[in-house]
Amino acid sequence: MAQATPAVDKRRQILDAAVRVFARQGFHSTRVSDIADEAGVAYGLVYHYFRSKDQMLNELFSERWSLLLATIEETDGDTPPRERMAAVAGFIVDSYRHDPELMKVIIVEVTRAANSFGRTHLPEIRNAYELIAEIVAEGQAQGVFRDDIDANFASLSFYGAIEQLLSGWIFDLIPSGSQDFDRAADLVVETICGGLEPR
Amino acid sequence: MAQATPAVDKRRQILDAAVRVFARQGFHSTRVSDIADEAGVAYGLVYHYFRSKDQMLNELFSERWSLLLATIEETDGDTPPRERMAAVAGFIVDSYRHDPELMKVIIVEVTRAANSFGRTHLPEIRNAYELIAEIVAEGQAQGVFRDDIDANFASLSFYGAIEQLLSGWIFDLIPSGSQDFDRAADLVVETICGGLEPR
DNA sequence: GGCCCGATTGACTGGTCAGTCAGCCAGGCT
DNA sequence: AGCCTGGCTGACTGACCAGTCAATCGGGCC
Repeated sequence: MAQATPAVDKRRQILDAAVRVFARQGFHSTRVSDIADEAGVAYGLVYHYFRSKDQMLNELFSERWSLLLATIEETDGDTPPRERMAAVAGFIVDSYRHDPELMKVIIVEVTRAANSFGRTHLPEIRNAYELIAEIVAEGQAQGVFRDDIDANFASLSFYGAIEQLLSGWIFDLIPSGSQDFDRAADLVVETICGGLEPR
Repeated sequence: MAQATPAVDKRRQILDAAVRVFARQGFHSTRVSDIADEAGVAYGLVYHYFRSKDQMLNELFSERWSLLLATIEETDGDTPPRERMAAVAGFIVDSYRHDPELMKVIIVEVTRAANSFGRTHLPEIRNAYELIAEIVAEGQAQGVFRDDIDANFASLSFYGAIEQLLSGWIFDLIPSGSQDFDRAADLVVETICGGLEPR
């Protein structure tokens, strides 16, 4: 069998198992032994690849969040602000569609747990809010968004609305068929921007 | 000294101490002994008044959440939907202004922890979303809100936006002076309703 | 005084886990 | 063959803490 790769595969295998178990039981009530069992691997091997249980969650979060940050930054400055907001909302919704368990873990255990675990990641989280606020500010400068609503306020409202939608799906508060996903991002943008655009 | 009341006082005293400690350290990392110390009371007394650590958090949440539900329900059906939304937003913002520690605990440990602790309270939480959705639906029926945005979606976006603002205050992501509180509720309503109202 | 009873105390127990560690095994190299 | 290395194993330990309980306190009442 291939000799250089199995180590890498095992690491990923453990991380993937961790996502499933964290999503199912929540971070605090998963034992490291649950992760090892789910991955079909010995208890000690987890500590061969990861320094601690926390590090696994850290890594899962940072991996995905950096993609979000990149997405926000990458949208071209010449693109209309409204489209840039739609790109952000679309990325988040697609992330959920593609891997709901991972997004559940990120939102429930990190983003919405700023008091315990998320504290470590506050700077990264704050960074996303600021980048979104910049998009809003740009829209205000261009005159396509009204400027009597503070950009930081608008940014938080926008992000909060999206995250709440995901929470609704995660906890089965609203239906989550694929056509719901398709419309979701547009609806949020429509709701928020409609209120931001001057009439 | 008064003989019938001290028991009641002690109970309240413990509950108040719990709020402070939960807010400071988070539910999971507060030991029952921390609460007892903060309340200036013996460890065992906590268990004289409460069945468990969980029960304290349950009680804190339900106490406040039932007030929110009452507020949403009480707004008169003849009041314009937009004003009713403003009343809801106002109540939440005022709750925070009046007792930020309690609101921090409720949001961080219950409302945004639906995977662990909030699970127990999902029905109550869902109830609030539904009542808000009814206000939106009423607005749509009256023709003052556009009806191409699903009422449940709008409800989640609205609530999500407010909660995110509180989170912003809680974690010092945005300034929280008293004039910020004054404007916050109006801004959220303005943002969301502006997008909901037909042009 | 003597009894009763609820409030109050805090030492102790039982159970749970995160993280450690001593060693095993397989396959490559000499 | 014999050695070495690093992935891999899982029993074990040390710390932590929720919840228990036997004992004490104090005030009302006879």
